[in-house]
Amino acid sequence: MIKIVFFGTPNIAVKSLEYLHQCDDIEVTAVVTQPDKPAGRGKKLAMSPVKQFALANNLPVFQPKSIRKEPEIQEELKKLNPDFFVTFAFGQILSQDVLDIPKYHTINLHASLLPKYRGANPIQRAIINGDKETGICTMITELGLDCGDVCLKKVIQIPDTMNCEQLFEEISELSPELLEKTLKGIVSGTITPIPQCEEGVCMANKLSKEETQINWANSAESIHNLVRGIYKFPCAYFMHDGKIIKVLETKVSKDGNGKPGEIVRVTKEGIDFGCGSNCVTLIKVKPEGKGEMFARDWYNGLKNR
RNA sequence: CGCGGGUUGGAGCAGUCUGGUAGCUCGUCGGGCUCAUAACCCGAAGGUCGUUGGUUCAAAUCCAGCACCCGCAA
Repeated sequence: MIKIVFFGTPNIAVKSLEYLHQCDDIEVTAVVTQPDKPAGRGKKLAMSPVKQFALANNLPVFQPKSIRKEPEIQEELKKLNPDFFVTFAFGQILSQDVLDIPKYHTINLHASLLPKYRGANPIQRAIINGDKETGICTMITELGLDCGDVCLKKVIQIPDTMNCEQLFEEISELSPELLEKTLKGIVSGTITPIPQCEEGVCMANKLSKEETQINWANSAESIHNLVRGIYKFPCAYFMHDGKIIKVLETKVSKDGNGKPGEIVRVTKEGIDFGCGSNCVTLIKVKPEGKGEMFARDWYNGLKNR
């Protein structure tokens, strides 16, 4: 029996927790997640998806504000005598004190092909940059950010119509098995973690507000990549009549061109906007205060066009 | 009680301030033009204006309550 403590917060980690929890030879002895935070309209306290799962399955839950500054919780975790800590989108930096607790290692699952895209937003960054493939890695957590030795990895193809929601979903599906193999492989000694190549290191920084606003001077491809890379959240947008118009779905249209930001034509499919090169067709948008709609419908309702 | 927008034929909107015949851009259906069309022309169907109550001769419009959707911020 392998005893683990699972560290995770958002939705993408839930399937992995669920899978490890139901494995016969793995025991999830506790779950560590971010504290409940005010969220949504009305600022009500919200539990993380991982916490919700843990509660529903009677797993002990710890919610430190900062795990490395709370020795009491570290003591509690030590008492569980874990073989591994497993982290997946936990959202806090661990300290050496914490890393020293488990018998073997702390295993982190990172959603990129390390050393590429270390950091906060590897999934979105891969799409925004127009990568044709990305992947997931399990690694031995060390003090630096996503810099530990890599245990296992799996490559995932990115079709040029895929958005980050679909990629999230795929990663969510593929991660549990990779984690299981990693844990068992380390215990049985069949896995040799490999240090990351120092060349090719790059960071996936958080998205700034400016980055999520569409710059019509960019190429149609790069606008399309931005839109699908941050689909739904935080979502690419542009301003129209002082209102935020979020863009949910686009495609690159090869023929036609126009001044950046100007409407070239409207077809049944959507609205073609001029940009740096080619045209970008807006298919689905979400105006401020409104629901998701076809770009064509939004155009139909505009008074001055 | 964090701030704000919204609910009107199948879709997206205007009309609400200043109460008095249900409007616009589309879609659908029928007809026409055309070699042809997603283009153009003609015509038709389709709405108890989110819900409940109040004011009024008269409410989509004014007042009050309720429900649902969404943007910001976190």
